[in-house]
Amino acid sequence: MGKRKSDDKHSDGPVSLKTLAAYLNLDPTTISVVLNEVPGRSIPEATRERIRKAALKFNYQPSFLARSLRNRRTMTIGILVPVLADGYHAEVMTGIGDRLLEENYFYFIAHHRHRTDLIEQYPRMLISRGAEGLIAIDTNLVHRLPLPVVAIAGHRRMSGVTNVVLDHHRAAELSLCHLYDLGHRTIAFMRGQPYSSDSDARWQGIVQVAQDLGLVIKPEMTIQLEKDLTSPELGYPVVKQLLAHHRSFTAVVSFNDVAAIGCIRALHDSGLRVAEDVSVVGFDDIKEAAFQTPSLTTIRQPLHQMGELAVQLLLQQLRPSDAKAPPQVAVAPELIVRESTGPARQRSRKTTSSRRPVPQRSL
Amino acid sequence: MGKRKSDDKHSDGPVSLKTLAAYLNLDPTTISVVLNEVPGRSIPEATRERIRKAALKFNYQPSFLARSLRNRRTMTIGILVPVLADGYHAEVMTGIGDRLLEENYFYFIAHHRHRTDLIEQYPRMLISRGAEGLIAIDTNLVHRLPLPVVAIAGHRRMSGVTNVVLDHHRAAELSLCHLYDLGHRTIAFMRGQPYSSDSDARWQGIVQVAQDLGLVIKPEMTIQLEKDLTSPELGYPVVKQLLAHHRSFTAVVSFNDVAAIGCIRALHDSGLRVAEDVSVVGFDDIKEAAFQTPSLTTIRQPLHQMGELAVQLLLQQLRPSDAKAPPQVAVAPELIVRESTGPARQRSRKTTSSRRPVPQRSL
DNA sequence: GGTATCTAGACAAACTATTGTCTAGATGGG
DNA sequence: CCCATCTAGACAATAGTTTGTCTAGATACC
Repeated sequence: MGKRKSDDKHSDGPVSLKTLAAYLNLDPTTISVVLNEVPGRSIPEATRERIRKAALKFNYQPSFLARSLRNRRTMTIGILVPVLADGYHAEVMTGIGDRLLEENYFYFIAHHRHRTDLIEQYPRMLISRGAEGLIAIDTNLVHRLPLPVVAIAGHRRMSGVTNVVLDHHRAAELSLCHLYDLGHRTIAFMRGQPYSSDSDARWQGIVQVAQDLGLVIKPEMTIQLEKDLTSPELGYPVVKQLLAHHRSFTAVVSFNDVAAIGCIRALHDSGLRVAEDVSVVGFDDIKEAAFQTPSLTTIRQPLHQMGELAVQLLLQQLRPSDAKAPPQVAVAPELIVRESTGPARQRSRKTTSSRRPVPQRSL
Repeated sequence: MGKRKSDDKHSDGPVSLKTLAAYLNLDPTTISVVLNEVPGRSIPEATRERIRKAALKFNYQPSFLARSLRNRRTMTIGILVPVLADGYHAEVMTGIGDRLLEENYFYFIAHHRHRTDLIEQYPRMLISRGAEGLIAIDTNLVHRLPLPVVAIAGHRRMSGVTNVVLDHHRAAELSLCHLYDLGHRTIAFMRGQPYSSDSDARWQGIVQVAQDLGLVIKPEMTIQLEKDLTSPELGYPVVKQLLAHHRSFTAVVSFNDVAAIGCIRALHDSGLRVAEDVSVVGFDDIKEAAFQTPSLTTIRQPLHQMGELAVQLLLQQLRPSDAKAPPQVAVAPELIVRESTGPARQRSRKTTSSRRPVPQRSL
C-alpha cells in the first residue's frame, strides 16, 4: 500500500516521538499534542491528519514508561495474595482482573505464601514499581501504606484501607440454622488457620449464633486447622484424627470447601456415609463444590463480585473525587443446599420439628 | 534514635535522588554512583558511608520507572493465560511466579478468555508496558512477536518461540495401556475444545497408541468438548448425553481432570458405579483429583515444573548469552493410579490377561 | 500605516536515574 | 618551583513523554 519499500520493516524497535517528529519535520510537542487531543492548541486539521497518518503507519506506541514518569500515573495496581493456585483466591482475582482490564488498568501480582517477610517486602516492591493502589486478598497487612488499599477479607481497621468482608454473622446463621432445622445438635467445628484473615471473624460468627441457638461448641470437637494447604489434604487428617476419638457428632461445619472435601473423604474412609450419618457444610462455594460426590452444601461467597467491588472501591479512591472511602463494605453470603447435608440420625425426631430459637438477627 | 523531630514523617511521598542530593549537598550523580557501586569512580569511603546512611534514613528507593526508561530494562515479563480460576493454569502460574520473583522479576498477567481479539491485543499492551518477554499458557499465538516468547502447551512452531510441551504420545501410552491391561476394549474418548492448545496433540497421541494397541476409536463414542468452562460442568452434560445412546463402553478417557469429575458425577447420576462399571481416567492431576470420591486415576503433568522451566528458558533468552533457545522442550507425564479405574466388567477375563501388543515406543 | 490579535508551531523544563566527560584543587616527583 | 598526575566530584547528555511559555509571521481593525 505504501510508497516505500521499507514500509513493513521498522526493525529498529518501537518508534519514539522523536523519530516520528524527525520524519514529519515537526516538534515532538506538536505530535504529542495532536495524538492526545490536548484542548486549546491551534494545529490546523491538515497537519493533524498528517500526524495521525504517520503515527498509524509507523505503529507509534507511546512509551508507557516515559509517559508514566512524566504524568505520575501508571495505570497499574498491585495485588497481594497468599497463593495463586487456590479456588477462593483465583475466583477473587478473576473478578479483579476482569474489572481492571476493563478499566484499562494492569496489575502486578505477588504471592507471599503467608511469609511475614514477604508480606512486608512485597508492598514496597509493588509501590516502587509504580502501583497506584493495592488490593490485598486474604492478607494481614502490618504497616500503614502510603497509598490506597482495599483488603478483601481484611478485618483490621486501618486508615486508608477499605475492607471488603463477608457478613460472617449472617453466614453462621445460614449454616447453623440449616443444620439446626435438620435436627443436628452435636456438631463438630473447624477453625481456620491463624494467618487466614477470615478465621477469627468466621469463628466469632459461629460462636455467637451457636449461643443464640443454644448449641454447645465442644472444645474436643473443635478442629483447629494449622497446615498451609490449598488441597483437600487440609481437612483429611484432622477429621480422621477427630474420628479416632469422637463419633457422636452428626454434622461438621467446615472452614472452607477445600477442607470439606477432605473431610468428606475422611468420613468416607472411616466407613461413615455423608449426609446419612454425618452432614457436612462447606464454605465459599468454589467451582468444584457442586460436582463432588456427594455435592457440597455450602455457604457461597460472591467471590467474583468481591473482586470487582474491590476494584471499584480502589479506583474510586484513585480518582480525584470528594467521596471518602468507607472503612468497610460487607457483602452477603448465601446458603447453597446440596447433597452433603441431611436430617440428623439417632437423636429424637421430635427435636427436629421443634421450633428453633430465633437468632438475634433474624433469618 | 534520630536527632531530628521530623524523622519518621517524610510525608511528601518517596524521596528522589535529587532530594537526597540536596540534603547531602552532593550531585545526584555521586549518589547514584555510590549506591550502584559503579566501578572506576573515586569517591572516598567517608562520603560513601555518608550517602548510604542518608539513603537508609530516608528509605530511598530508586524509581523503577526512571531507571527502566534509562536502562531499557524493566525486569518485567508478561503472562498470557486464558483464565485465572482454573487448576491447570493456576498451578503453572504458581511455578512461573515462584521462579520469577526469585529472579527479581515481576509479571503482568492478562487473561483473554480465548477471545481472539484479546489474544491479539494483549501482547501489544504487555509489550508497550515494557515486558521484556512473554510466557503464553495454553494460548495459540497468531503473530510473530518482537520479543522472546515461551509457550506452555504451545504446538505451533514459530521462530523466536520456545514451546514447552508434554510428551503426549507417552501420556496416551500411559493411560491406554493402563486401561488395556485392566481388560478394557471398548472405550469412550473425549477430545478437548478446538481452542485449547493441547487438544490436537493429545488426540493424536491417543489415536496413534490406540492403533498400536488394536483399540478401535468409535466416532459415536467420541465426545467433542465445546464449552468454555473450567468447572466439572464441562464433562457432565456431554457424558449424560453419551449415556443416553451408548452404554457398551467400559472406560472413559477424559480430556482433563475437571471434565473427568463431571463425567464421574454423570455416571453416578445415571446409576453406574465408577471403577466397577465404568473406569475413568483423567488428565493433569490437579490438586482435587486425589480427593474425589472415588479418587481419580489420571495422567500427571508436572505443571509447577513446566512453569519454572518456562521462566528458565525465557530468562536464558533475555540474558546476553550465546545459547539459542530450542524450539521445543518436552516434559514427561506420569500415570497416577487411584480409585476411578478398575478391571473391565463383562468382557471375558481372558482378554485381560492376554499380552497386549507392544506400542511403538515401549512402556 | 500602525497596532492588536491570532495562528502554527517551536522551545524549554520537568519527571528520575544513569553514564560519559570534564575540571578545580591537591599531591608528588625532579 | 614547575609540570604531571591523581582525587573528588560536578556537569551535561540521555532515555521518551507532557506541559507551560514564547515567537515569528499573518491577519484584522481603526
